[in-house]
Amino acid sequence: MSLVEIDDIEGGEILSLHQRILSDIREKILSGAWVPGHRIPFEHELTAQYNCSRMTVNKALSQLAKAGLIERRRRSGSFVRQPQSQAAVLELHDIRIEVEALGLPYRYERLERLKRRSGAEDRALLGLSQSGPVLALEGLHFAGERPFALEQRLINLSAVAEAAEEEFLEIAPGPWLIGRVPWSEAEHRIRAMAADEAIADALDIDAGAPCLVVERRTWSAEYPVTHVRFVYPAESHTLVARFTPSQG
Amino acid sequence: MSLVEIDDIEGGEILSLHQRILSDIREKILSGAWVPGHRIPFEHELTAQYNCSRMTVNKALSQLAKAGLIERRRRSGSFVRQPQSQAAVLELHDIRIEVEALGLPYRYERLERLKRRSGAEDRALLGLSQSGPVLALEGLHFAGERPFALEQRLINLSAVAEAAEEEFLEIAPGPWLIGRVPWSEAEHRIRAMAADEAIADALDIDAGAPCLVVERRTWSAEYPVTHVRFVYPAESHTLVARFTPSQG
DNA sequence: CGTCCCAATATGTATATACATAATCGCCAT
DNA sequence: ATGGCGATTATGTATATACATATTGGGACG
Repeated sequence: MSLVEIDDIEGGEILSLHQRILSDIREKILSGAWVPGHRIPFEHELTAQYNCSRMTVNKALSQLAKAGLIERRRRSGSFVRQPQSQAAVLELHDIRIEVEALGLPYRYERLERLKRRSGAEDRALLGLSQSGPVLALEGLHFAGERPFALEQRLINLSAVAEAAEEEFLEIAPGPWLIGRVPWSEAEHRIRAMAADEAIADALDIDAGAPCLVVERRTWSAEYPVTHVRFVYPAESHTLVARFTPSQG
Repeated sequence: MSLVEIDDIEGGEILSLHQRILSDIREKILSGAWVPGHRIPFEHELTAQYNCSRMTVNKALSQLAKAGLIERRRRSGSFVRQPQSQAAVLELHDIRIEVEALGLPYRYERLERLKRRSGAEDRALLGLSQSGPVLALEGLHFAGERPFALEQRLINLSAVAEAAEEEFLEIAPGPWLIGRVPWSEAEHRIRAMAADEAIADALDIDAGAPCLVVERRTWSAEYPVTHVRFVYPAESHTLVARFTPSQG
């Protein structure tokens, strides 16, 4: 097929079909229309949409996968990945210490506690390959009377069986875990997010207000232990990291 | 064809033909066996050599071309390119690298450049105790056609006098500084923020949309060098930090 | 002798097809 | 409920084929 025929009349650039598919999908992802985790159309759907062969679609998707924008899973489809980049070291932060450093009384309050078999989302967050029992916790950290941070946590009960017996009513799971499970590796993800209804309600802020989200995954000798997401109202929190260059 | 059949018996890894062609040629180029300017075998020659179809060879060569290792000329053949001169840069948060890791073309564009004596706010940001000349820069980092990050920077001209002569029209000040000023210490501040009118306009997002803000202050042997603030649209960016505890 | 045009050639893009591989779903027996 | 197993499905890789496009080289012709 001629490239000229592909060019639409409204002043678009001359693009090969392959490039057009590529840039269409990139645009969707970078604009946020397709958020991370979103399943993009199957190859056969794109084949129909662009009226081309599967090979052409496949080439475009393979390229996006290589660039790290999407992740492809057989039998499941292709999914938008979290954008990634490296930053320097951060401290593992303990919220109680942060709050007390502000001279405010600290309090933890459990909102929810649920024991279940891990679903696909749980496994993705924890980095588990097989299904197993997990504990899902949600709680609020208070500084004085004001909510300081919302915590959403998953605990891998295969790695920390004793957690199943704990209620975590007023004891935050973070310190509890640190005392029992030595961690060998951790990963932080930090991003900004608009508060949805549920989060706004819990933190007593307006829906749509900007929040800082810190997610941490922790391993103990190859075993995923826990995944936790802290959501801070933007005004309440700044992460600080200070460092000197390593020999590069 | 099965992948196992391709695997040769002498303990090689299991590679697809496509990957094997790729790594063979890469090896030749990186080892210097094929110097820049050298014409690599025609597709039909590689087709014969690897006993595969032209499509497979073409896919491998296209990939090498996209990676910038070779240059392809119709009717003439494919040639080894001059090594792209990427100095390694340190792991500190280089936006060009982040963008290129996404497989997108990178571009920097200056918005504003202003030389002035530092006011109170400038001194606070830089950590200066006395007034002196500073250079205030604002620019946009693009990923393809889309703004990826807004950069607002102050450079302490007492520490980096040569910066006063530089226009920074298409050269981002970050890499420029790294090449000239050795830094001994840095501090990051990370927070979330709602985009105000000016930021929303520059980044082509809605006012009030959540943004991730990364501020960095850098010192070179006690002298404040620069303060920079990167503003990312929330969807476009997640900071990732992976680490192990310092002492077992 | 120079110019124009055509044939040859190497790459660029796309199709239809085939089979391999991995993951999941649902059925079935326990 | 639970675990195993086969069918189904989406992706991964490769082939043969076709035609488009850019560039070069050589021949026809003024």
